[in-house]
Amino acid sequence: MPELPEVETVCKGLSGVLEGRRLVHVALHRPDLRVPFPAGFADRLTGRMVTAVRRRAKYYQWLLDDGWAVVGHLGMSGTFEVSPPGSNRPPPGKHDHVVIETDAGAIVTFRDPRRFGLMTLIPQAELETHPMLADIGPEPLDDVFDGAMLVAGLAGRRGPIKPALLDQKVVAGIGNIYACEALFRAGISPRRGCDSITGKRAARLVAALKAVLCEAIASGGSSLRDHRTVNGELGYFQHSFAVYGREGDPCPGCDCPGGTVQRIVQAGRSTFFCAKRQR
DNA sequence: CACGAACCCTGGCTGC
DNA sequence: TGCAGCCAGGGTTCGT
Repeated sequence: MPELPEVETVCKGLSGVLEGRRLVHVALHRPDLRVPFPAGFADRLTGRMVTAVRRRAKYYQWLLDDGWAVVGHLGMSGTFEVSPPGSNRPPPGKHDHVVIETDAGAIVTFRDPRRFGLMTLIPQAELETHPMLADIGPEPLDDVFDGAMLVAGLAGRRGPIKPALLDQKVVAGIGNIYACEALFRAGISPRRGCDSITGKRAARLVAALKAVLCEAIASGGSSLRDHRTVNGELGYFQHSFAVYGREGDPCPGCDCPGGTVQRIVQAGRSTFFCAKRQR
């Protein structure tokens, strides 16, 4: 379930390995993930230098020195494993689809058992306009993203707020987990109509989104160091969630004794919430 | 246009 | 123990 914080953590980890480095060997172990790799993908990467590693929504972007960018998505189960220079090179596993070696001798492996991920090449000049990225909404951690911007993004919607938060056009990078967690933090029912998310309620939801994302990034960043000393895997981490996956547990909110986390299905997705605390 | 459902895929879990 | 069946979910596509 890589969402914005997990992708951010992956980018931070990869920036230290890739930025300023030249890719000296690239191996593809299959022709496609969710979509085919571009023609000549491995050859086009080989010899290129990565000038910057960035994130937009749930996509990572590696800017290359030839004006192109590797743009990728972790899908459901995508992870990167980093083998530092000089370490034993692990034999590629069944789901190790892309293996890249840098001129420093590091090995970066993209692993994705369910193959919902993708990796492609886009000209840097088209990163804002390419169909894959053009319609994505504001970054939730941008200072300019506030209640008014959320309200604007929800304009015209009549359905419940929770599925709307999963729409990348409304706000970028939110997935099922952090949508649930932010609504819980804000005390807002996932069933509340988008048209009632206004004013202070919208501001509260925005503040909750920023808080849960920032805490997850901080947690991912700290567990990253521990993790890398073990096997260097960059992916997503076990956070302790207040409501996600906790159906039947007592509500962790202190001001609603007797509340229980319940699970409902909205737009085909599980929603976890406390009906007492969230209105 | 907005929204929901099906679909892609495999590992892990449940229940017989 | 083994196996069928279901579930997880991000994004795309299709139908309403």
